[in-house]
Amino acid sequence: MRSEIEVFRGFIRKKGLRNTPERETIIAEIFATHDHFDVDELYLRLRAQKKKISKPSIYRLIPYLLESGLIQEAYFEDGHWHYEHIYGHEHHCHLRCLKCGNTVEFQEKALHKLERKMAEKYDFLVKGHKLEVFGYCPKCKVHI
Amino acid sequence: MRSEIEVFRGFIRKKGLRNTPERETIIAEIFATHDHFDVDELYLRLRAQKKKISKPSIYRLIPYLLESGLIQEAYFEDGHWHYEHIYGHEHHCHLRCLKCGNTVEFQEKALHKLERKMAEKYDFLVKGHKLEVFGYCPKCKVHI
DNA sequence: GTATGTGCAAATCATTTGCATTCTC
DNA sequence: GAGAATGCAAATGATTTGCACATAC
Repeated sequence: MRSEIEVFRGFIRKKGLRNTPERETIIAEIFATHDHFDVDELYLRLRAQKKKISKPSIYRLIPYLLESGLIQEAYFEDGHWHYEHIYGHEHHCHLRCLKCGNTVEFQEKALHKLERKMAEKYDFLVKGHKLEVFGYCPKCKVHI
Repeated sequence: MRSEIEVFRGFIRKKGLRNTPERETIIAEIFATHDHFDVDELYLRLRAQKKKISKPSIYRLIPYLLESGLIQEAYFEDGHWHYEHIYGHEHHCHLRCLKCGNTVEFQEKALHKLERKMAEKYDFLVKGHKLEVFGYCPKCKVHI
């Protein structure tokens, strides 16, 4: 299996764009942990390592990362998107508490079947899905 | 089945808040169509009917509408949330094209089973879900 | 009467953009 | 060397907030 950087290089080449050390640094940092990330947090993580990369560079890279299938939007919260990397990692869905915001991740194989069904029924080339189940967690459901 | 306004009145009373004609006007307009809506579009619809309601009043109402279960977030696009009303209407999921943004709505009963499964497994009081399947539509998939 | 809700204008905050400079291919 | 990408500072646009006034309970 190719590394994330190799996938990105292939994508960039195919699109006739240019790769840069900044982009490779950002991608390396995204894949350095298994967690979700958002732009600001990623920016601070880079700064903490004295890697001076501007926020616009991150913002400008994200559409390419989405398009190349390395990451996807996970959920929109607190006024900004939270992303997850999907290349080389199992995609997961989210169960979230409407009150405290606490999030549980879970796997759901049934959705692959649904993806295939949708692909056939609507003639789409399906690339993925985003599922959020919401409600109240054990602690919060007592107080509503 | 109680009307949306009645549900909202009950919610407001229970929370010790106050109802106003502005709020009832907004709710009536939301439920006047079966379509999704966003704040700006709703605001313009109200203006077109000479109903002078400010945007902050809409923004301030939305958390209550979410909490009372009258509406839910459908998807975040073009820099803002799009909502759907769920009280008295069948919830639906979305199949969206990553290229042209075209969206197809579909029903999926299997997700109710999943909701029950999550409720039991994680001891959540599940209130709903949001599912987006994405990929490329028949027209766009030819050109990627 | 109290304190919640409203409209307005100003503030906030994530994201985008213009531009001069640097760098990739 | 052409045209992409970068960083900075400024602009944008959705949303939120402060405040004076109105109004629901």
